[in-house]
Amino acid sequence: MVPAPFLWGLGMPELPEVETVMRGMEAALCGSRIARVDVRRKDLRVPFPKGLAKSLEGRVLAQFSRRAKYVLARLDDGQVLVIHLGMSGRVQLVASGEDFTPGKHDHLVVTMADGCAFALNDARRFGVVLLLPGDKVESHASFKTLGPEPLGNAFDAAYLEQKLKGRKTAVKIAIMDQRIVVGVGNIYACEALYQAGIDPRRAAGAVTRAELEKLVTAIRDVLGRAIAAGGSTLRDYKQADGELGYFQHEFKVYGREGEPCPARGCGCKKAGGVQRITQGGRSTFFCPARQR
DNA sequence: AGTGTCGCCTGAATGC
DNA sequence: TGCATTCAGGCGACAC
Repeated sequence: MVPAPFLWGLGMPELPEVETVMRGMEAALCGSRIARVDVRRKDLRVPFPKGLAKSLEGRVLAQFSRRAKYVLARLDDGQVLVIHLGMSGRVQLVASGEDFTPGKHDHLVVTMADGCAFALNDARRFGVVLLLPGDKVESHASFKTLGPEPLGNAFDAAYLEQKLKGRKTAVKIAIMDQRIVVGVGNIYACEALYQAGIDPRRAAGAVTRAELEKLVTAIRDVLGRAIAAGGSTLRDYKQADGELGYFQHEFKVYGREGEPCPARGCGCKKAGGVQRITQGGRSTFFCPARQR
């Protein structure tokens, strides 16, 4: 039994955080029957599905999975509850018998027949909730354009080389493009490019095959280590308050403007440390000495 | 088709 | 102290 209240996703929900949330929900909720659904406002970024509560009540949460940054919960009637956490979304678990009073941003509260519950909390309401027939998920507008999973076999340097060929857009913008590869948000794009030693401003099509090999390895490594950090916290859920996002302590460049990068004796130290620039309206952090 | 910009949203941090 | 401004960013819409 997971103690309550237990809050997942205190960092910005990128792929590792979404994977951790999904695993946590799976562990606590899979196989449970939904007894009651409280839809506490009409929309997040888009309206909640019509008749959401009626469609969910009485159904069993049969199977959990993740696609890109979406949590997918398959119901026993074949429908799929889709949850996207946007920028500020969290999932709070409430154990059976535990008191829970929904707060200001608890927009959806789902209570199980056994008395446990989960709440979707999203202050900025950039999140999305969908309810789709199981055979319509892949063809839905939010899914049909998605590229391969970064941790899957379809994502490799040969694939990336083909997708980036001739592209003038900055390589950092390109790897954040969900049509090219999913799940790489601003933080992990910065970290992966640092690890691969690639300047985020480079034209995507001008990055060499050898560099793309490094980049693919770096993306997989950074995401994998972040998932492991969340997972280890999850396994040790009795500790502290369940706060995730410990991986933030391993950020090498993200949020570290002006600090020297962690590489010993790096030339960036004398040159003002990690630089912050804006690309596509988002902050990019990089080491001007190690990323070329 | 590729590329760039904007708006959604509100809490936290900063500025005056 | 308090009010105003800026910043954070995933994603879709839109313009060129």
